[in-house]
Amino acid sequence: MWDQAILHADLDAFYASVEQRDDPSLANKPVAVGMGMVLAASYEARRFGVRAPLNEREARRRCPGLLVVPPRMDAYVEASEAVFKVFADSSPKVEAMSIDEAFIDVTGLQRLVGPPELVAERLRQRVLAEVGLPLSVGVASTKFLAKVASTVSKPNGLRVVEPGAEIEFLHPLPVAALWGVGPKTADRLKARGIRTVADVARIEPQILCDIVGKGAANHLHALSHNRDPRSVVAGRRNRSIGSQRSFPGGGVGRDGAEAILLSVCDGVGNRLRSSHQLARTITLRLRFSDFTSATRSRTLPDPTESTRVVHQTASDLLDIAWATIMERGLTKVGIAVSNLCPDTAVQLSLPFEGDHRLDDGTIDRAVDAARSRFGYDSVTRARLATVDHRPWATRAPTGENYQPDR
DNA sequence: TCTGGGGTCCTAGGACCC
DNA sequence: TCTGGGGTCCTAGGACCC
Repeated sequence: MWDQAILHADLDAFYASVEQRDDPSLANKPVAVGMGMVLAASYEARRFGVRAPLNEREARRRCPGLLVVPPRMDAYVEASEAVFKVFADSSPKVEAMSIDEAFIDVTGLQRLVGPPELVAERLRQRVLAEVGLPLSVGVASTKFLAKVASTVSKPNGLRVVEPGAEIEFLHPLPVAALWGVGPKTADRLKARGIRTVADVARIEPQILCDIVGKGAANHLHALSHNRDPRSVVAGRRNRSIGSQRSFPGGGVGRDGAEAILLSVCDGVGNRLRSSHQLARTITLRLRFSDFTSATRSRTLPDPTESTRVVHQTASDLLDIAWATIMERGLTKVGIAVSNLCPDTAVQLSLPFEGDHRLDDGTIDRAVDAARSRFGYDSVTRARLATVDHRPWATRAPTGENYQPDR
C-alpha cells in the first residue's frame, strides 16, 4: 500500500502528436509545428536536434526532411479536453498543469480499483484508444518525483518509483532535474562543485543558502530528500492572464506600438470576460533589442473587465516607459492582468480598523452595501468572502455579467 | 542556444500604517 | 523631534516552467 500515490500524466510532443494523428501522411515522420518558430517537434524530428524554441530555418538545416505544419490551436484544445475527460473519469483529484499535463492523486483508488501502476497503465491505454494520443505517466509518492518519473519514461512510457526506492532513483540525477533549477542556477551550483541531486542533499544548508538564497535553498534541500509537501489541488484558478507580440526586426514607432498594444488588450479583455473574472493590476511587459526587458505596472482602485480601461492603463504605462523604449529599441510588447477575482464579486469600500479580521459589524455593513447594489434577494451573509484581506460580496449566480460602474 | 507565447513564484525596496 | 518593531501593499526585476 502507498501512503500517497501521485500520477504525473504528460502527453508526448503534444501538438505534433495531434498533427500526426489527424494526418496519416505525417505518421512516423519528422514533424514540427510552428510558423517561423518551432512550437513542438515529434520524436522523429527530435532525433535531429529539432525542438522548441528554434527558428524554422535552423530546424530545417538540422533536419532536411522536416515536415513543418502550422499550429491549429482549436484542435489542440479539443484534444486536451478529451484527454482531461479521461483523467476526470479515473480520479476526482486531477490538477491541470498545462494544456498537456496533469497531476492525478490515486491514493484513494487502491482498494476499489487497484494499485497505482494499474491505474496508470489503464489511463495510458484509454487515452490512446479513445483520443489516439501517446501518454507518458510517472508514478511516485510526491508530485515532484512523479514528474521526474514521467520525464524519464518518455516517450510513450510508464515509470513507477516504488515507496522506499525514491532516494536511489533521485540522487544520481543531475541538479537540473530539480524543480526550480534552470540554466542560471545550475551554472552557479556547478561552479561550487554541485552536480547531482545527491550533492545537493549532502551540502550544508547554509552553504546552499549562500549560493541560491534562502527560499530556493529550503526548497531544493527538501526536494533532494524527496520532501515535497504539495498536494494535488483540483480546479486551481489562474493568477494572471496575458498576451504579447514580438517583432524581431524592432524599429516600431509610437503608432505601431500603440496598435499592437490595443490588439493585445482586446484579446486579454475578451479572455477576462469569457472567464468571468475582473483584474485590478495591469502590467506592461517590454523587451528590447539587446534582449533586456522591463515591466511597468499599475494597480487600479477597482477591478475591471473592460478592454477600454485595460488599454487606457496600458497606454499610460507605455508613456511612462517611452524614454527607455527610445533608448533601447522595442522588439516585443505585451500586457498581463493580475490580482484577479470572480466577476460575481464586487469589492466594497468599507472602513477597516485594527487588524484585518471581519467582525460582525463589518459583515453586516458589507451585506447592506452589497444588497443596495445587487438587490436584496441576491445577497446573503454566506456569499461574503474575503480576497487578500479585502471584503468581497458575491452575488447570486444569475447568469448575466456584472458591469462595473465607470 | 541567437531565443515564441503562455504562465508561476520569489525577492527586495519603499511607502504607509499602527 | 527622535526612536523601534511589525505588518501590508505596490512596483520592478529575475528565474523558471511548459
